[in-house]
Amino acid sequence: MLSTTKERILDTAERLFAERGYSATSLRAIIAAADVNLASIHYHFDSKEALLEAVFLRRALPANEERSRLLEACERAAGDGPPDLKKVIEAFVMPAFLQAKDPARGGPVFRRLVGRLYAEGDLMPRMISKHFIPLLLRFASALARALPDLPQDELYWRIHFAMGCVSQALRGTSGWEVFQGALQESRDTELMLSRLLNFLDAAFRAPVVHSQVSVAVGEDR
Amino acid sequence: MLSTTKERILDTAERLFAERGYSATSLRAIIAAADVNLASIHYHFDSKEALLEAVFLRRALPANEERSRLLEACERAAGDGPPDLKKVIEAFVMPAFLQAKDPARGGPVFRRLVGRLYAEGDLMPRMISKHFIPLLLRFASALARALPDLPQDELYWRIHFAMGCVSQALRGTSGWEVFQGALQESRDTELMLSRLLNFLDAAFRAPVVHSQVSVAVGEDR
DNA sequence: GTCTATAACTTGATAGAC
DNA sequence: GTCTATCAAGTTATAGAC
Repeated sequence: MLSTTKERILDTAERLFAERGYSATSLRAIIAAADVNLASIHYHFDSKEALLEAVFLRRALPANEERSRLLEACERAAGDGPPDLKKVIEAFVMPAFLQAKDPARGGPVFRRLVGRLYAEGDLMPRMISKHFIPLLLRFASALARALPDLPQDELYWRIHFAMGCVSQALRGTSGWEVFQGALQESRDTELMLSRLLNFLDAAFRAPVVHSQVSVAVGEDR
Repeated sequence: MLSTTKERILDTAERLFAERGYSATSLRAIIAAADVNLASIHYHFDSKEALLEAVFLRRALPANEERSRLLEACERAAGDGPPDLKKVIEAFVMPAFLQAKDPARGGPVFRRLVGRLYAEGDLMPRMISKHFIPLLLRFASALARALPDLPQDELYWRIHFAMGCVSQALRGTSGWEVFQGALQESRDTELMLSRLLNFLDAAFRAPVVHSQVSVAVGEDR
């Protein structure tokens, strides 16, 4: 056994949290899968919630540093002009997918965890507000410069929608077997990323026209 | 007390599942908030999971019927030609938001529940495959006709991404207080819907160009 | 239909020996 | 650092009186 107890706990917790969610994963399920003692979890990480935070930060902090570096490169390349929209989006999205291709950084497991945490409890928002929001604001600012004609509230809504796309892309295609072989996430990470960037680039550039919503679905039901 | 026990259980479970998630919500939390007896849950709904299904189907079935009707109206209006893309998207998205504005149909609560269930466990996928997939395939077919030049696998990926947007929009903006007042979901449901439709319309129409992903982030780390 | 009582089990956490 | 043993509380579910 090459890995330490602490690492085995982190790896196993990451996997199970990603597969089943935080609440649905008991510490006992983790110790069974990791083949460690129950008390060792409380020794290395005080509580279940602290374990989740450790699991999360282990991957998220390096990824955010990478995002930060890529964003700086975008801005340097643009000089005084507005940065390139697609490059900015890419700087945000890429690290998660690069990570997903690298077994040493959790492979596709962590990616799914993030997608899941997004919708579960308020755990994610709390961690986000500590480690994620400053970076997000920097990206928002870069996007605003890349799209100088877009009103601010419209931009913020689009960022909100876009985060949903990214989260969905991260979560993966499990449960979408409807579309048979068409969605193959195992191979072709680059192609998927390229599709996502196209999709978001066009979406952010959408004209701002607020026609009346047209439906007359009427009545009640 | 105007509502029946059964209805009170459904309403309360809907709210708590939406707020805390399925796993994190105990039956005892529900009975306490609904002021009913624990056994009554098992009398009216056999199990916790069956309760979730009842909560879900109560709103989802009518919404899906509405989607179906709206889609038919799109197709009738188009005659033999391709249906209007934005109208098709609207037919899919609208019912959830109309529902969210109508207290009698759960108001914004159910909307949030759907957004959340998406990422939690495999509960949603299982229910989807029973009640949602046939409808989804009909929409996919309508989208394919609205975008005749789009390759099928590209279309499926875009649907996948778009579901993420919709899910995020449904989930609401809680946790996004970063953007201060700019995202106000309480009022202006129509405006938000209009923004979402613009966003998705442009995204679905994005040109299909698969440039090499440009980054050279290199090395390892 | 609604209640009490309780069975049968799982949960996160801790004390204390080694 | 790692273990066993155990606590106190919480969990879903059910039996049976009314």
